[in-house]
Amino acid sequence: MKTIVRLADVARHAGVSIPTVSRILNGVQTVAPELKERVMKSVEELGYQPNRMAKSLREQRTGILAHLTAGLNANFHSTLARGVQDAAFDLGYTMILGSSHHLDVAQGQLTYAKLFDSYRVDGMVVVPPGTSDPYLETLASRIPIIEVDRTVGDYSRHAVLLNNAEVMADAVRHLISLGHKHIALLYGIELVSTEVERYQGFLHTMKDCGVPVDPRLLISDDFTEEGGHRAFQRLVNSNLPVTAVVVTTNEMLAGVVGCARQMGVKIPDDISLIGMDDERWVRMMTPSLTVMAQAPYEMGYEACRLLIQCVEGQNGDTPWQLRIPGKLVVRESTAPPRSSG
Amino acid sequence: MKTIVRLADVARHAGVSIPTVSRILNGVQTVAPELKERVMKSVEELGYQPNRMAKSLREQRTGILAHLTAGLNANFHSTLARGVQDAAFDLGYTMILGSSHHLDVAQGQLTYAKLFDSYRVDGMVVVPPGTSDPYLETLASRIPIIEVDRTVGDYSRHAVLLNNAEVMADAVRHLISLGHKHIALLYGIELVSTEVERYQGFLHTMKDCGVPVDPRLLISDDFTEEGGHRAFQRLVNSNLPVTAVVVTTNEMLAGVVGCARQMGVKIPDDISLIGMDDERWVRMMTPSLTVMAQAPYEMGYEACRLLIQCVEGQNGDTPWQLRIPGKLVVRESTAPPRSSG
DNA sequence: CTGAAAGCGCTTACAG
DNA sequence: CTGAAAGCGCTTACAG
Repeated sequence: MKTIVRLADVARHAGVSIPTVSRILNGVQTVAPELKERVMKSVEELGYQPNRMAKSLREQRTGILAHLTAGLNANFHSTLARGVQDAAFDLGYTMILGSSHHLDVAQGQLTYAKLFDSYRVDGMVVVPPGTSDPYLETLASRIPIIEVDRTVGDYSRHAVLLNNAEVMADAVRHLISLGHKHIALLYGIELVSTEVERYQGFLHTMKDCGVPVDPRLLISDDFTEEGGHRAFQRLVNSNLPVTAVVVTTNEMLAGVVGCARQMGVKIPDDISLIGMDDERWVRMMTPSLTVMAQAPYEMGYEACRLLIQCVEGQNGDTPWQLRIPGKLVVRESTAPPRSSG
Repeated sequence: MKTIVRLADVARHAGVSIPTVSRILNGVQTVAPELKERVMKSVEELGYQPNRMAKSLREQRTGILAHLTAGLNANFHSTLARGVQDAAFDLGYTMILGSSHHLDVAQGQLTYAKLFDSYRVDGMVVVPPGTSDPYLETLASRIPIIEVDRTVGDYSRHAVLLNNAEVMADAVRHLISLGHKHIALLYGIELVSTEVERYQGFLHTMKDCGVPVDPRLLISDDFTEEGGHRAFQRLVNSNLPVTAVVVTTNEMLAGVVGCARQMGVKIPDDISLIGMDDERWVRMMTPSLTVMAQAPYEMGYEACRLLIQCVEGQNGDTPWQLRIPGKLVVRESTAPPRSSG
């Protein structure tokens, strides 16, 4: 175990005082060139690496940003995390990650928030769980917090979100232009902002296009694969006339596809299908699926970039929301309804 | 912006000295119960959260572990990261994550390693890039480093790896038991330990089973989807007799499937296929694919757990390798060869 | 059992 | 332009 080299070691080696080395390394104040050269050589020779802990303690800022996410298992969230991470790196920060793996996501996030707060992170990008949290609200009065993907309560005044209404409108219009009139919506049962916005976007666009909505075709269940399975099963068993289905989440989408296969429902022959998130399985499947593609990497990157602006004192005060556009990717799972073909 | 509460504030509020509060909070030494109660009440009331930076500086340990990964884009790596993360959390540590997004992965990792070193992390779990790195080698003499997924050079003496030879043997024996004799291997061109072990496992098992290997059926290309596509295309165009293919990576597998569709090669009718990694797309595809399933979460969790043991002074000195077993998951993409059917 | 003092490795006023 | 001193918020010998 080699002992680690400190500022004092460099100073002694170069024959100058500690503050001088510090000033040179941080590029603050003018310093005699010959000293600078001598010091830099010592730094090089000794392989000096400044201690960020000490620096942080003294400067009252750590250069660490926390990212609280709902779970790295979903591709969407891990890609988003990659965006956060890359932005942090590109702008000279370090990211610390918390994804709760316990049953209670909100509880897990709270624990992580406290932990990261004790490290005095400079700011946080958080994918908020279902309910608003008092601790986070207090925290938000001390450090900048940006919400991403969804928003909840009002502890943070800043958020980076998908343009849910718009991409849902594209999906619905696509189906209507194919001739569909009996369109079902399968959505998550929890009242998170994404679901609310997608739900309302659906209704709004249907109305705009003059297509009546049968409320029995609006079916909600858990956010999971099983939830999607159940929802689709209920839809089919209802025997209501339906020629197209829109599903608001990728997890549920997988359940819908599985259920359709199991029940012998042919896509798109019997029912057209539009899902969420452009993941590999969606492209590899037969038929490949038409989806509302989000841009999770960009969402994460932008959220972190804007967080850093807040940390560094810009655009901090007035609340804002940034909407990242989604994109409808048309593939094989949508076609004109059979009756009109 | 509320000002943050320090140990001194708690001490004043409770009418005791700073060290007393510290001792109570850390549960070190015996303290008069009445003082303890008073202090705990003050802690509660003021919402005191210890400053981990200061604590770290003083204690010369940070409680932070770094995880250097090759890229969160691949599902395998993000699941592995989740394992590392959860283990860190469960055992009272915090994880800091570095995944290089630039062209040169090795260079990116180096930058991250230096950055994390400056935060004085207590240890690292790293998925090493292709080549061994001198900086990491030096670092490994100061703090414990565990390699995971693959191993390279010898800067670290500890590694958690898939039992590549065994799972490959299962795959090959499965094909042979179905009656296949002309089996191709499509593998990554870089000489990382995983590829070497899988390649050798393939050859070894074939020999063991007395099935001759045609060296023209051993085809390597890039680790990417495109690489897999090209490799399979070359295989088919060669017109060599071949009834089954084993692919060593998930990315290449996707390319193989795409190419097979494009060229009209039916799976498993024309060719049986075994791939790597049990991901959703592999299950959702038709035909669903037989794969060698890794256990990335467990690999990450174990690597981190063992790292922490090293950090805390146990099992640090003698080198070791932990092999995590894989599992062959048989699905629809493997069947007896047509000639024997 | 409790407190006064020193120190972890830095940075930043303060003198000169 | 450079150095001696103070201090960031903790913990841990050292006295008593």
